[in-house]
Amino acid sequence: MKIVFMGTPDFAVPVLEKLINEHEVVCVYTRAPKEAGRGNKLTKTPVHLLAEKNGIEVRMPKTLRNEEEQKKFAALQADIAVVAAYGLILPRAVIEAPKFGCLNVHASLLPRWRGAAPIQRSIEFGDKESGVTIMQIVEALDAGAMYAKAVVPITSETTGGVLHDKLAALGADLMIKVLKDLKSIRPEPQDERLVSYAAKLDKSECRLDFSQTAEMLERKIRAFNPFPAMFFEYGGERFKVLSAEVVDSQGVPGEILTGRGKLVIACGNKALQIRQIQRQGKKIMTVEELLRGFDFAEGVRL
RNA sequence: CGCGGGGUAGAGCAGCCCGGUAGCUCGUCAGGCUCAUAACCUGAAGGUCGGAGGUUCAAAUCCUCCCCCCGCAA
Repeated sequence: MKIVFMGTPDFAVPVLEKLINEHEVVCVYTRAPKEAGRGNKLTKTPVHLLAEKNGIEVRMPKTLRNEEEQKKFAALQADIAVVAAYGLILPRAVIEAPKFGCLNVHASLLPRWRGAAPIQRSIEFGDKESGVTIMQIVEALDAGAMYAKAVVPITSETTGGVLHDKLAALGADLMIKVLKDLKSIRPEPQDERLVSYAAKLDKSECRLDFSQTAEMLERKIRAFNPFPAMFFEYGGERFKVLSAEVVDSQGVPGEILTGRGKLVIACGNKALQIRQIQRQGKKIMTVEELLRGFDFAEGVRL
């Protein structure tokens, strides 16, 4: 099949890889390189780099809302468009241009967690399972009929990063399968009563608020590992917390209960024992490592 | 030229501003104590202080350039 691929971040890379291996990818749409990272260097998107490596034409329109871009898209005469975390809204003219329309891979078990950050939200809110859904793209956000789903359990050790990678790989496999069986699958509409939305991640929710329960904070820490990472401040420095466990100690919320040998901080109920930590400017390390050369004063409130 | 922190023994850090014998916590090794231990005591090994130049009687420390790691902001 002649396929147009539209995607941007790492999550979209495994899908594109599989498509390149098994189908004819005639063109790749992605976001334009942007200033990113230290020095604000122009950085191409992961999808852009992969497409370039394979000699595929890369297009990066600012919007698809004008007729000229829509004509250029239609001129590709694709059988189908595969979309994975592209970052642009597709107008009707684009959705309807390919012979079989547009398929999207979404990192949740729809209709739960439509929207921007399904992976992190599913962990944050204590879901027992997550997964990927292949669906038809329609004009409403993540609301199209579903072709296939694959489920992944969420355990007490599942981090956002791990789940992201699993779902990306799983989504790629599932997309290939759906393309193979496209004509025989009857897509199933989403049950609107079960819809929930995954708000995009915001830096302001990354500061550890120790008045919340230890369980809630532990899930956030796990969901936001490795990115954007929960943190607290101590001595004017920022400490990212990558991993922690709930322990039974009690204290004033935010109080450092133990600062030697291990790091235990009181929460709204119970307490958190920090496992992995990153001092600003330093690498991620275990708390034990950090505490060999750094002291947290017990009794201080964070 | 977006802002900033860092590279010192196997690990984590201090020392740098105000040049003058390389320190701390832990680990390792040996011995001791102990019913025993991640405990305690004694002792030991382990470092071209990221690299290259420069200044100086003398550089981890001051100056220049380079390499590598990370935080913030986007």
